[in-house]
Amino acid sequence: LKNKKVTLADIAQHAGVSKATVSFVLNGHAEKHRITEDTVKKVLAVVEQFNYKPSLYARALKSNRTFTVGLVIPDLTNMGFATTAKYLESKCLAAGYQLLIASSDDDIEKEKRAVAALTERQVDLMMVASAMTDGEFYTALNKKIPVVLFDRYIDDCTLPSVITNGRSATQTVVQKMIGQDVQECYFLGGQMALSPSCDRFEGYLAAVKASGLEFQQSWVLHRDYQPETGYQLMKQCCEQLGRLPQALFSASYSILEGVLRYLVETNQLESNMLMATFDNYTVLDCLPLRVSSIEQDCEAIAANLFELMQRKLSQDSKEVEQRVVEAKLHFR
Amino acid sequence: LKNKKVTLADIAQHAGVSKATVSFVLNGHAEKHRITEDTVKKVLAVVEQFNYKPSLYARALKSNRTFTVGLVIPDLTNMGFATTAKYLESKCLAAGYQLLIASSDDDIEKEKRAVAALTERQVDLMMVASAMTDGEFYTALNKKIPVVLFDRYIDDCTLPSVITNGRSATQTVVQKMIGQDVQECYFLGGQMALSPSCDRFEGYLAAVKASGLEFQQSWVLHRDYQPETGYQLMKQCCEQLGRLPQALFSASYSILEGVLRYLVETNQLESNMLMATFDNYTVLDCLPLRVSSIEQDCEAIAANLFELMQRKLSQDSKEVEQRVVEAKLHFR
DNA sequence: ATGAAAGCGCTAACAG
DNA sequence: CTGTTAGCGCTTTCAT
Repeated sequence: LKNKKVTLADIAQHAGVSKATVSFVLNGHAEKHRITEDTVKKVLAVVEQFNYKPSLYARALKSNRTFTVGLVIPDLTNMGFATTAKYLESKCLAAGYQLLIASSDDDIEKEKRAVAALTERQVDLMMVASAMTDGEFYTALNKKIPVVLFDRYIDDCTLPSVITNGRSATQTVVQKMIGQDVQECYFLGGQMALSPSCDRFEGYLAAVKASGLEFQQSWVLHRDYQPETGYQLMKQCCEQLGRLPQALFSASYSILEGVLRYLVETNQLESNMLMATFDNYTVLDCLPLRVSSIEQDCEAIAANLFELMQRKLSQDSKEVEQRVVEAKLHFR
Repeated sequence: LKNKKVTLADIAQHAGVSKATVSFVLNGHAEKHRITEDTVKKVLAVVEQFNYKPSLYARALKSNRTFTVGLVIPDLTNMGFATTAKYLESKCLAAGYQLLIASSDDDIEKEKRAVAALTERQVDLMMVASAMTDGEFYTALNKKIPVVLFDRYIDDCTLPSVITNGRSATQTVVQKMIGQDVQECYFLGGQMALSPSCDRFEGYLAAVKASGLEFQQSWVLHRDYQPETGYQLMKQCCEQLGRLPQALFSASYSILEGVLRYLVETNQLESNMLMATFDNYTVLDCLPLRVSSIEQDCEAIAANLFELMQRKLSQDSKEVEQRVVEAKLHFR
């Protein structure tokens, strides 16, 4: 570690060649310019010796590529998004990209601000789990830089995307839970404006119908994804029935937490209510009751996002791929 | 959104002034250069009209400031780090900084690679929750760019830092748990090489001694922070005793998960064993047993980190501040 | 009070 | 095969 930063010019001088030659060698254009093997070796040796790292900022200024990608997510403390971010970060690092993460809190204004900040940083590509219900914004953005959506889809939006098969996964799990001898099955959920919520609800509905139950609108309770809401909805459900429901699907782990707290407080944790939830946490293996769960395959989501990203960044392929990742089901 | 990027030169031309003038106005040096109020207004109007955003890359190239800060953490999926990152990100955004997050998995080689990647990106400052036991590396790095350590401290390392009072918090909670009528108290922990582990152990030890118990080495079981390890250690503990321990402190939530699974499997969840753990999760309110917990104040940690960061970035203050953040205790 | 001009470190025509 | 050169968009000194 020297005091002064070594530059391309230093390397060129010490290798006894011109800056262009060094640049070509370093960017893999040696072949194309028929640089002698000797020269290449000499340059690389000097680069090595000085532990030279080209300035990404100078490069970006000239070439308009920053080797930077944006990731906009609702919440970094949500396990699913954190996991996806982690896998992505690791893949990006290996590929020489830096991931710039920004949170939106599922607030459209904050989301726009986050996107603006990342755009100002000239990210080469933007990955977004958006709370928007209209594709216009990102379709426009996509004209300037490639956009890849994930986790949420936006109706009528033809951008590349990666999402989980929330609908069919939910249907499978709920259907299995209902089995034969259940006459009712409640649904506790969050904001229905978000596409994953709809998917989960549709899956639940399909399961209810496929099981031959006569669906009741009163089985569906929803507001947002706060644990406190889960508690309230569960309370409401029980008061409405005068007892626990026979079966219950919770649309997220946070809601389940509220449900559990209600059960603990009313001392009904040992009941034989059937339960299933979206999201999977280790602690579900540590509870006295069995709760089946649906785990998003974040590693696969990250892998798919990364692949789409690579593709968009190398060839400017016009093709729009929309990928669906299978969730992992845990029957308990 | 135009097709071509607008530059300083465009603004200058349209405002009928020179690039320098625009630059001065935009950087708040208008006063210093006695630019007419009229000129300032005219420039700002044009900037507004064209929605001009200066290129951070060009600026960085010239000024060697990237308005970027690095955050190296062990694991983005660890709730504490995710929470800290989230608060930091939000503060940085508001201050015009971009947070670059990198994970180390508590692997020293990966940590070095992460730091190298961020250094190459010319971050203006580096914040690190390091797994290293030697301060040399970061002391050296600090000669090039300011370093702020957090969550972990490194012996004999005089860099600015922010940590939680894990020792005293643990002592308080364990002491309260032990109360009067307990003859033993186990400690289940992870890698003792990490400073938080030591803190927690020391706090536990102090509590045991302060409670007048005769400390037994056999009460201490530790390996790493995997839930599976928690299960194994708990099993070992019970087999060793032939029964559940009277009291137990778990050094992390992940270990607690293992403990809970053991209790569920052996059908002892309803026992009256006393328990406390480091880390606080909502689900602790939803369990049939009472587990006291210690919650890191991630918001305060982030706020302190941000403050130290601001300070280092504005005046190059030589002063080294080491801050301690109080944990929040949850008695259950 | 404002402008001209010299780079920051790199890329990629274009010459030779 | 290799070197020369003209910028990328901005900051800042120095002149006016």
